[in-house]
Amino acid sequence: MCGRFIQALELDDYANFFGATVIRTEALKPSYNVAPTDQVYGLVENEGERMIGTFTWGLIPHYSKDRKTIHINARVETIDSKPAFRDSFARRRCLIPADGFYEWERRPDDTKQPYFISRESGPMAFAGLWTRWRDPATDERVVTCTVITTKADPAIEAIHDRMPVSLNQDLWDDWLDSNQREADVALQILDANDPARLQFRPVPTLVNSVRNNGPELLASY
DNA sequence: CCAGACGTTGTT
DNA sequence: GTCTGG
DNA sequence: CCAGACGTTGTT
DNA sequence: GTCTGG
Repeated sequence: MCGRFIQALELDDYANFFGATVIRTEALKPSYNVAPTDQVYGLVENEGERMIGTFTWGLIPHYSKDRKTIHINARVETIDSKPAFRDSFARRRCLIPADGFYEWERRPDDTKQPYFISRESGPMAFAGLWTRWRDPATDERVVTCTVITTKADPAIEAIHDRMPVSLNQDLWDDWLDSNQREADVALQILDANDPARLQFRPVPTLVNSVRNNGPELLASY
């Protein structure tokens, strides 16, 4: 991971499931094929209120001079020290709802088989970071996010060696808590996460192209 | 001091 | 091969 | 993440 | 913006 995932529920469904009391976005089109640079829902906390908003997937560091430098993933192993992420890790954490994600297995013959990976029931909450960026050329403001990755769970490591961090519900409050503004606290929260059991199944290579986007991407063979 | 990097994935 | 676009 | 482009001049 | 390398 994590270069493709699903956000196909309605805004209200995500808001309810993740306990957002404030909705600060228009509804996005449900997507079975969320790709980097797409708009995605994310949850943050502000003054004790949990809100759901919209972010551009692909974090542009605040110091970046152009919008080409985007970071779709951040490795959990180094997230507290990398200049692109450490400030966001301490103070701008978010949750990114996902109904599941895709991974491509590289076969010995160099072909690629896509899989859909999900929890056994319900959506998952990717651990994410966000930041604001101002385009020096146009003064446009963009709010971007990235998905934190970790070593793959044994259940799926035959497919792929990395996967997104998905946080269990008991840690959502702590992860989003804007009073916790220390990297070591954030690391402790991630350490405490007990990963959910995952299931996977092969899906059609239709998913390879972002032009395809619908339930047919999940068809089984 | 200034210049240049600042990231991940996978592949070789 | 490498970059851009989605 | 994968797919698709990767270019210019001039003309419609 | 901030850190590292030279």
